[in-house]
Amino acid sequence: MKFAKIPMATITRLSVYMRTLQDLLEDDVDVISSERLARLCGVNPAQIRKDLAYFGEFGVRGVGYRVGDLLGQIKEILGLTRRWNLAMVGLGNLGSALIRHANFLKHGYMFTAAFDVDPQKVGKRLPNGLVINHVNEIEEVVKEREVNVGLITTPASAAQSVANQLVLAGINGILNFAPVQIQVPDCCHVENVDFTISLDTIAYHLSVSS
Amino acid sequence: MKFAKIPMATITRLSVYMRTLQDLLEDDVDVISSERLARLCGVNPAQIRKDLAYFGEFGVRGVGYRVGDLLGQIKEILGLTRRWNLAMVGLGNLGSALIRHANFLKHGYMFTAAFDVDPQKVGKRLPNGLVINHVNEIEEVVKEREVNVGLITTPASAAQSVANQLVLAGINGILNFAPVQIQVPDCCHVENVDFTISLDTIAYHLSVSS
DNA sequence: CAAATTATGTGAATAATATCACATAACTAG
DNA sequence: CTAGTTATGTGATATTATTCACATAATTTG
Repeated sequence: MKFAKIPMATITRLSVYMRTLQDLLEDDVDVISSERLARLCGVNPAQIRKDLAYFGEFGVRGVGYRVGDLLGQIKEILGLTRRWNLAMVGLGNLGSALIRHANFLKHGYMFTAAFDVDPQKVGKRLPNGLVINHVNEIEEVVKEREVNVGLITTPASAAQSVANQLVLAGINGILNFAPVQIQVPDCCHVENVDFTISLDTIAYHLSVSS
Repeated sequence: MKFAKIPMATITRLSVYMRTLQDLLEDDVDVISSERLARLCGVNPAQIRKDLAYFGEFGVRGVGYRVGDLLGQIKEILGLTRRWNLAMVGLGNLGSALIRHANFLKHGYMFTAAFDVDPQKVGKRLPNGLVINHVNEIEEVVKEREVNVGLITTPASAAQSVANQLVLAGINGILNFAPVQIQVPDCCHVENVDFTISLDTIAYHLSVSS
């Protein structure tokens, strides 16, 4: 596929729309207007139409969007009609919790490797059946199991080194939970998940409004 | 304090600057230029200067910024010179992991309450000493312990109801980890942390570039 | 089958955000 | 104490993103 320049924000919203559509589908809603979907997603109705317009015409004028169809189209756009293999690096509290978190599976993501430095952990079997490998086996295991995305849940101090190894292993996508800015070549896309930033934002808002 | 209209994005970046400055301070760096700080934070140098300019003049022309001073100023701006009491609602894998995650404490945040619906969990003591209360005690406990921010790590289906109770208890800030858009009155500020969205974004980037 | 209704798709207008580029101020060295 | 150097602070500019407003197309009703 080839698309025009798509705003980054559009992509994140598509993901939100997708989830809401999934809920609607489960509730047997089969048609929805941009207005109603917008309310559910907390955005402007025109925003939804603009976002979708980057990729084509998916609605029916005077009617709305067929929930199932639109859901399928968005999955297609986001590349979620295939399986993506994930590797978790760092099996502390957070990593272990996330790997158990069922939410990932629902969307075609699958953990196929797990790494840690702790010799106590290496060799142990996780609840999902995965056996933990040592971090210095990243390159080998990632290639063998065709891992597409690496999740970093190590301490901040280890994150950059892990990222380097993932890149070396040919990985092009990293989801970084460590509270540092990691540096990678352009071929690799990094997304950061950082709750301390979100908490700080809340602290700021509470401070200024009181 | 009273500020002009500050871009939302500025606030999140201040949090990033703060963390980097903390690292620099630990490494005994005492002066840093916007250019070097920018490289470390992955932003444009002018961006940093603009962001700071909303709040005053913190640098020395021809020299740069004194790391310790700037760090203090940013903490002041974000409202992080005081303590913020947190309540965790939902003690499944994720909630339990987060509450153990030491990172929060480093920044003046403190868990002072924890809630769950599971009768098996209510009454149990967490590693940090907190005893889990039942969700329907939210209003009472939140007021008593002067909780400022609620963290929601329940399943999506329960998130809205929990949010309602938090708001009712007088809470003005919510950090929502549940993958739904929760609705709250304007007096309450909600930040969402959603890794499935980030993962979807990665999937999209991997799809279009191959 | 025409008129009324509804909700999409989209150009134009607006708003928000980021970057450039340079005048300004501090420091350094001769 | 003057000239040179450096890096801030900021108005002007460019870029990006959001919202408005309406023409357009599908559907329904009389």
